[in-house]
Amino acid sequence: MSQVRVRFAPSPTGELHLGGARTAIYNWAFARNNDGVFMLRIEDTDPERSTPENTAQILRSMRWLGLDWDEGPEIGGAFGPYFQTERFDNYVAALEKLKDNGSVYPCFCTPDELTAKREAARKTGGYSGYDRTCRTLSLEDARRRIDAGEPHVWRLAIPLDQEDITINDLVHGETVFPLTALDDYIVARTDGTPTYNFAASVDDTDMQITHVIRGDDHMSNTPKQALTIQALGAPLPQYAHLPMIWGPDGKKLSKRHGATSVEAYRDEGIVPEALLNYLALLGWSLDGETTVIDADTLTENFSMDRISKNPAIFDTAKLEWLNGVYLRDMEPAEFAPYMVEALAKEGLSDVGDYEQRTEWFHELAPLVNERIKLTTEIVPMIGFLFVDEVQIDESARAKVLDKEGAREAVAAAREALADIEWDLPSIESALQALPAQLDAKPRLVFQPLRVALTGTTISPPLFESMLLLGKEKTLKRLDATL
RNA sequence: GGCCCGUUCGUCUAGCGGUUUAGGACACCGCCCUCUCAAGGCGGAGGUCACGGGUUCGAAUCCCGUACGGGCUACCA
Repeated sequence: MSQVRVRFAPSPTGELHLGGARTAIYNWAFARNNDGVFMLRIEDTDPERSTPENTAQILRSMRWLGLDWDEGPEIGGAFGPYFQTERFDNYVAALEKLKDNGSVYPCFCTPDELTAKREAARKTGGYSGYDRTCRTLSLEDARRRIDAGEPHVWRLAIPLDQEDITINDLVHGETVFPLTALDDYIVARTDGTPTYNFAASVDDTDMQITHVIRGDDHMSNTPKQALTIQALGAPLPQYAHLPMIWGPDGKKLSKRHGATSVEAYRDEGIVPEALLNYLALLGWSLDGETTVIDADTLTENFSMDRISKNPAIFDTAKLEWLNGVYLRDMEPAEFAPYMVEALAKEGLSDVGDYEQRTEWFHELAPLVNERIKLTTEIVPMIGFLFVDEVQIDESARAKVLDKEGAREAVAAAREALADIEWDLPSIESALQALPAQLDAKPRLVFQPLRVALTGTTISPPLFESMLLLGKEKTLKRLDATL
């Protein structure tokens, strides 16, 4: 068995979205599982919509997810170039080959004529592709018209002596396509540029791709490409078509559903391990039980026969739950950079600060990572530690500080804390005595303190928060509310 | 219109003819823990396996049909 070679072939007409990311993940996991080659190929033949910015964004997203490619942009490889716009020589050569062996024919029908024919046929109910007018042209006629400079495209001549073509799809199983329903599709446009189906066929052949793993939406393209590859005299790759990912309403994922790109999720506080995990399990399963899976386990166990056939609805709630799992699982040193980044964005801290009091940050980390699901929740949770004076939230003030007994609790705490050593056991024993002393429920004593110190009703544990805030600021804030 | 694909709790899925009173996870509800919020523990509700026929002693699992959803049907990718 020759080496497995797969490709992820995005079109840089937009950002890397969730569907593309999952396709990339499956290609990558399959390659890694088989000690094969994972290639990245940029399909930028549409000059109108392709941009270098999109390409850069796609590469960035891939790296962020941890999907390293063995051949492709920025690293090269033996089968390059990896941008379709740089592979025109290959398409020309392939077209020449097909001309030589009679698999293609020139077509002089104009776009207007084609549209008219199509509409007429549709009206009477039975359109099934180009009517093959130019296919019957004699070689001499065609030659003469080409030499006369008449504009023409080249079309693939679908075999007429063959009933159908069977694709053994690794996800869907044997799929039979009747050839009568297949179009003599355009391979090269009037201007000589290749169309998508042709370019993809030529590239997959030239790059010796063994498995084409892509979205379901390409299923109908497969027979065309297979016929093209056969005409090229090359062996067919194996095909695996992945079901689509839908939005919450069961419709195609789009802007209407909010975030759809990988980077948008990053910006909303999702961690790469979580997105990789979630996407990997959206359409593939290890055993039906496993919901948390790391990249190594994924690549060690990935197999095509466990890819599901039906489309999946993207569920943000589950992604966020998973994200929380990964966040909670992080060691302080792993989580701290997320804190620093989030705080730095608000101008509350920076890397220098982190380097200066690493231990302090590492004590803080476990207090926050176990109570959030998104990294965007970091600042609201611990921002109070990084400001001189805290802004008391109005509803928290009304709900807690203005309640009966609140002032007394703050005053008692102020007094109890005034002369103690500033360590956790001391703070704890000083404050734990208060409820009994004031004859009040613990929460009625502690919530006012929380609001006074943090400005909100939600925060890391009180005693630890005080310890990390420092004695001076703690007492100052208690005084301020009194 | 033609061709192709899909259909198991709200969602992601397990299930490949009997071990299934259809299992797990998220979400939801209740209780416990508790200085808030989480996390955690325990428990609960939720599926006529799209529908209709067959095949079989026996079907979510195999076959056929129907319905619904989706894709392709461009000198887009």
